[in-house]
Amino acid sequence: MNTRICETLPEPVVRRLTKYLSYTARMTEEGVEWVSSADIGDALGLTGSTVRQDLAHISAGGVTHRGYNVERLHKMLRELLGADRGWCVVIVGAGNLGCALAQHGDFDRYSFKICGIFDNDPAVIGKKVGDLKVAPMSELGEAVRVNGVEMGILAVPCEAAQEVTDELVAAGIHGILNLAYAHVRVPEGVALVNARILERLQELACLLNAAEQVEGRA
Amino acid sequence: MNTRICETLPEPVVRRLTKYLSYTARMTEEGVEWVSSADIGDALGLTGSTVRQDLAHISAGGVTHRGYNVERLHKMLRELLGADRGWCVVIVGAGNLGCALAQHGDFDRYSFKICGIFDNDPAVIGKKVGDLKVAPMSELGEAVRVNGVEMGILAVPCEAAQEVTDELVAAGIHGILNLAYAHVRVPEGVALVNARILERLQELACLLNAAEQVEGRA
DNA sequence: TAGATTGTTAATCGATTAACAATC
DNA sequence: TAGATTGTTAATCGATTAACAATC
Repeated sequence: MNTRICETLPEPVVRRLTKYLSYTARMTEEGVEWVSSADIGDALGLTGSTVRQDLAHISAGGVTHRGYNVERLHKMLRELLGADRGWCVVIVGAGNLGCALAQHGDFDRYSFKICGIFDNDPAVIGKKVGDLKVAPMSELGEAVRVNGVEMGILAVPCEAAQEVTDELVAAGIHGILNLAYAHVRVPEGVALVNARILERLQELACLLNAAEQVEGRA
Repeated sequence: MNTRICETLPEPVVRRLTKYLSYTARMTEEGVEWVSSADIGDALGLTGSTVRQDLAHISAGGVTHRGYNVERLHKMLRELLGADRGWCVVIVGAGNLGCALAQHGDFDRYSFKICGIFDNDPAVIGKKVGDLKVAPMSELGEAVRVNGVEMGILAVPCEAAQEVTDELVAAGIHGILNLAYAHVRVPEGVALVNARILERLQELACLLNAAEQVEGRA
């Protein structure tokens, strides 16, 4: 029923829901019981109106005069965003970034379990990364099948991005998080989300370029 | 003149410009001389119309019947997105992620020079990270002043995110790339761009939840 | 109760797409 | 030349914001 909703949720809404999740996590820790749409908006730089519409999308069940129950809202968001069901994830690319993510505690905390890291460079195969050992790409398919892996994180150089994507798809993965500095294509039925740090840094550079120009004129 | 433009560029346009930059980089390598808006759109999953409007924003100077000159376009995008001027960047947080980014070759290639990595944990201060050594937070201000640092990358646990942001601002930084799993506030005049991997992974989880539901019904 | 806050509808705003004259 | 491709204008689409009746 929840997921029925997610299916038709516009992307901007999904993005904000992830922010509501971390907000409600913090409020839960702080022991806050109720928050209003205005509280959430203030904390995250949104209007209360936007927050209410987003939460109406998922039938969050706000209460007139009190707002939203933090615990209940947090639970709904966890369910919707898969933070409570234990996802099995593989990382492809055992470079600096891939290895760092494999050891990053936050994933585990939000129920994304890194259950394998792969590379095709003989120099790194067999290397220990936290509790894992870098495995050769040839073992990807079996690992996915045996562990029921649904997601793959792509952390390879851009030249290899499309090829490795195809291998992930062939291995039976359902969704890919692309960290590589390249646009990759996936077939119908495979989900793709991009998260490229360099691109965001370039965005920042563009903003600063602009800001400097304004100063220059002032 | 270029930057005059950037100042008023809508965010979705800036995001796509970063994609055009990596596309033109690849085409340059491949020795392609001209590309049409349709070529670019096909490669990146956009309509030619969107591409033409974006490029008109920056007066890319397309040529009727031939399209855009790859070399010229690439140069314009490099300028606009700051890939040709040598930015000095500091990283705050010498955990797995911060250290991985400090050693990530792609930044250097696109002229973001990591010129310092900071942390306040005595256990990591002094640790070698590539060519750098982890410095204590107390040295941040001086490093920013001496090196003319404009950007900071925030790679700390979410509890520390706001505090460290304030320290970066106090140190005189102009723009922040936030990798921490928390919403941070910056004062007027400081640019902020978010790049949170965990959030994107949650987005992917939401998509997969939805896809499974569809399958379940089919 | 009165005041506060929701959910929802309508209005606004902005982004994307379509269409096409200009033109090399 | 004819066909291809731009830049730009107009049309569509979607997302955000404002407004307000319902209500605890």
